[in-house]
Amino acid sequence: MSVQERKERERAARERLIVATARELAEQQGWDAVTTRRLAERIEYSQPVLYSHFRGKREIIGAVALEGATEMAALLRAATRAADGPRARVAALARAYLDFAARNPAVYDALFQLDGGLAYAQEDTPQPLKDAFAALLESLGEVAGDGVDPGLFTEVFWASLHGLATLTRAGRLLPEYAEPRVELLVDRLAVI
Amino acid sequence: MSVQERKERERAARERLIVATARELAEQQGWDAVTTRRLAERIEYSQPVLYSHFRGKREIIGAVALEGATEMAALLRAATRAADGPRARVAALARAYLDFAARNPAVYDALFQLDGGLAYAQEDTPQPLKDAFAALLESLGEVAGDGVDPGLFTEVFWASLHGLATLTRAGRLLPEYAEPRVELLVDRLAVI
DNA sequence: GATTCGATCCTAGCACTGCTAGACACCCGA
DNA sequence: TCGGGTGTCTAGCAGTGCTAGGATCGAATC
Repeated sequence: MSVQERKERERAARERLIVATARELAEQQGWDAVTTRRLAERIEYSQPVLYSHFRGKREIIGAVALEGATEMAALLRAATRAADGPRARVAALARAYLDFAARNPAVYDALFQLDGGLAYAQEDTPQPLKDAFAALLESLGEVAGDGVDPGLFTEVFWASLHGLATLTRAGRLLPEYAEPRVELLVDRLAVI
Repeated sequence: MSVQERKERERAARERLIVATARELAEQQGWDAVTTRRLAERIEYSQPVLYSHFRGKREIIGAVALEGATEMAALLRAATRAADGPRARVAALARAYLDFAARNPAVYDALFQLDGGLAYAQEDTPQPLKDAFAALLESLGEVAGDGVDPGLFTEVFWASLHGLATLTRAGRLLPEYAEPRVELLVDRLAVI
């Protein structure tokens, strides 16, 4: 038994190595540079090994996305915990979200831009994704306003953040407006 | 002279054919299906012909994007013209924008999701792009509110629309909330 | 401790991608 | 009618994701 357990441990370790390496490579040189050959070379195994862990490149992206979702949820909760009052919590949430997107562009892409083969807003949505949305809902629900569904409000606020995150990174918005944009969004959308 | 003019006319026609075919193919089967081989086959020329018109695939995407920007600007202006009052104009604008994104997903991708090699929010930004932003600015500027820069407000409102458009199409938002999301966004962001 | 057998991994290759060099053919102007 | 130049195509390069098949290594058995 012990031998098999060791093998399973090693296998799990290698799987983590693949995901971590893919993420690192993507952050360094973009997802286009994450080819199966380069990835295999970096983990010092041959290509087919990747396919014994994942169905294909898409599933590797999905794995990075799930890892990112867990991190993001934790960061959002930490940011809101450190803030006092609904207004401050929402502002902290917004900044933490945009900060995460800016610091981890490849992970953000894996989550929301690329096809990682994950289901969203459905029954079979993976737990980390549900939890990340829950982290948003926790702080945003309290400022949705009377008669407005918290889920609906969260979707709208999230979409706005997502738009800001992606358009900012694509260089489609003026850099000097970054902070006022957040202020405006929070002031207008949230009902304090 | 006449011969050369005819040749230039034919060349221009073929260029339009390339862009139209690329767009059609992208709308039918997604941008992944728009390969240089397939595109060449559809226009009944060989691959290298594409490269006598465009530097590469990226420039073809860019051409589709510019065409889309012009259309979008016209649609947005038509929608706002038909509405009475600032509130109705903004709501019409939002619906027209999301409608365009939903009806022309490939064009929308070319504009805001893919790399078409175009400059944004800069000096050398192509006119159609500047004009599309101007179309947004025209209706949104009047509801920015006192002391709020119209450009800043437009960026935020646009980002929200963009977020809704992309997340909706990626199946990341609940379909049944589509209309209330727009209502909420307009009610909260716009100062009427 | 030798041997068999199965899991594990790698080499090689497929069909495809964007892009390009060089040969060919055709058409215009003389 | 003929030469020259423009325009187009064939063929090929390096790279992509993915996979079939054989080789190798190590664990369990006799």
